[in-house]
Amino acid sequence: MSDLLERLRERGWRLTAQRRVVAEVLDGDHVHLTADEVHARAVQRLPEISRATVYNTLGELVSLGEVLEVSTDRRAKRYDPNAHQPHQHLVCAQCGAIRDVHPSGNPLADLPDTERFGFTVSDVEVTYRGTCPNCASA
Amino acid sequence: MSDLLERLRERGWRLTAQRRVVAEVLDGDHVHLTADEVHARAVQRLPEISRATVYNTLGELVSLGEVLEVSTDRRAKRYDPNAHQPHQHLVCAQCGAIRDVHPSGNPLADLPDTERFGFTVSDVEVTYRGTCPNCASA
DNA sequence: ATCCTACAATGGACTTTGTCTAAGTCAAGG
DNA sequence: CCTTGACTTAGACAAAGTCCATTGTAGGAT
Repeated sequence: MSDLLERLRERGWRLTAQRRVVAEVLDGDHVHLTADEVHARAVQRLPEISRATVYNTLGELVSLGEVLEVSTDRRAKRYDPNAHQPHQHLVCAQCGAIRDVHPSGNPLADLPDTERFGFTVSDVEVTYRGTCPNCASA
Repeated sequence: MSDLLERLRERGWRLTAQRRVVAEVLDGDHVHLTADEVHARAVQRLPEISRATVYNTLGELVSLGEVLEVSTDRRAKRYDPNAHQPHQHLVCAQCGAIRDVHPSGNPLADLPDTERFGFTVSDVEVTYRGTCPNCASA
């Protein structure tokens, strides 16, 4: 986390209170907040922070490769700070809970050349869907 | 296609001009239109069709399992009429072109029990990203 | 320590995507 | 060919996100 701020400073990022707060809010495991959720939490620490700034900062963090944008949900994009370890997502279809997961094997290798239509394939995104233990017992 | 209309009638669907037009617009291979694109094309055949009807009809087709909703793009949902053959998607990061693809292997099987967090996993959605031949040569 | 200035933040208007509703229309069975 | 409940319509509304002109400030320069 402070590593993150360190790394960003080295890349010429101007360190403002707003950016620090956004970075802090995103810290943790299995964190997948929407922009609005990030904003709501940021406001608790820095009441005057604006929505536009949160969007800008998230966008910058994504461009810098420090945060991933995921669309596990069909509504808002979510922001995943776990950008340095490849992983996929497991989503509860009922409550929307999200966990980072690490499938065995490499799904990229599962796409035969005959199925590539001349594309240069560089990335694959996998979303598992199901029911979480909480929702199953309810 | 006319099979589709047939099947829907059998399920008690009232067959209106609007619904027929939406179904026609969705016909074909590698078709992945957004709701707005479906509306734009539907209007060419039936000028008075409203946006709400297109949304309603697409929603019904999805509920009936005749069309899939996919979010390969981070903006609008896309509608895929190829619902009866399991497949995944390959997307060009530049131009947004989408192809249906059939990876070997079963990605569901690649998620070990230890990575399931007690979830009952029922479905998996895979999106490959890359550059299409057109964009690569440009 | 203070000044400068380019970069960042603000808030409000705007856009896109999608949903809802009240009123009008029509497919299809009787 | 009448009736009726399902379907469609237009437009208001909502949620998520972008844009822009203005104001503020981090951090190097003095």
